[in-house]
Amino acid sequence: MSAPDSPDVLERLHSLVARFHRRMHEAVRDDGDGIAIMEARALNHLARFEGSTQRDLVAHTGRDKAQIARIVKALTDRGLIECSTDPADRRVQRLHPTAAGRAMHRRMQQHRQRFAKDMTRGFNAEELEGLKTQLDRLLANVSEA
Amino acid sequence: MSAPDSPDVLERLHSLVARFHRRMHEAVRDDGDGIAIMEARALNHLARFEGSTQRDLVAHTGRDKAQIARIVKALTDRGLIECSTDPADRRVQRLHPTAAGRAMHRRMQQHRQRFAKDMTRGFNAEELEGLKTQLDRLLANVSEA
DNA sequence: GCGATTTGGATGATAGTGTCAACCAATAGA
DNA sequence: TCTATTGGTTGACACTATCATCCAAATCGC
Repeated sequence: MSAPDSPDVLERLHSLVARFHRRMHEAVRDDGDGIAIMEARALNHLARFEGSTQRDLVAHTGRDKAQIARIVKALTDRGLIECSTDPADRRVQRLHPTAAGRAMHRRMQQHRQRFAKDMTRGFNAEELEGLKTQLDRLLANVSEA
Repeated sequence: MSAPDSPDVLERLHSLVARFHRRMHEAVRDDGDGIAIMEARALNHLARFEGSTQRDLVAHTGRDKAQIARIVKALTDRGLIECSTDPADRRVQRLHPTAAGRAMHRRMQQHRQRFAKDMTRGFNAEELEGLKTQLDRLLANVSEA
């Protein structure tokens, strides 16, 4: 038979991401001013896509809307984001990071990129491209409809 | 300057593992007889390494020993594993899956391998080896001491 | 052997995460 | 207008993670 059934690739992926999570968790704990990890993630998204709504966060992260609502509340309570009701549809709230939120996001982004840089140490541009291509193939194989 | 700072690799890794988690979560929910995901993970380890102790699980998974103790208790309560105190050191408990535990592990393993196989669809053995090599390089870069 | 320390594990407490269900207000559609 | 849908809020609850404390068995130093 063929099918070199490789749980090993999965295992490696898992280990890599686990290390990343651990590192980000430390970063958030030591440098995040008491923020929770999911709050950091949501803030990251909001800094990248200004004016996102809770609905967008739900779609992007795949989390439950109840959880998103609580995270958004926590972030506003901390003064890291601001909600403004969309005049065109007064149900939706457009979310924007505040100056403090942007600063926090920048700090977290640095930790993230430091990890990425550590991880890809010794890879040249070509190798990186190749790796990304392979990962995209894997991703395409497990993307649902 | 060099350093094609690629958060992109990280993003892809993250997406892949997220999909895997989602799939395993479904599998455990639909086919796991009420087991929790961490219980499945622990059972997986115990089925691979018979006679492991809680201490081994802690070392292998990196989780807190309190959590491990609770998971072990849950698994024994479910009748999926059995604890036997090591006669040589009556503090340690050697853990073994029961027949039911082995059966459950086999079912979960199938889900896992199905995902791995889906994911690596279209990869030949050579490509897979290359991919693993690259992933190992990444892993080596972020392994602590 | 005997006290002090270490180790494997158990337990309580608390915070964060994930999910389901019910709910409200604004909107869109028939 | 009456109804269905949608964005968001809230309550409840299970699971995950972490810290601190505790216990008994084992080990170390003497």
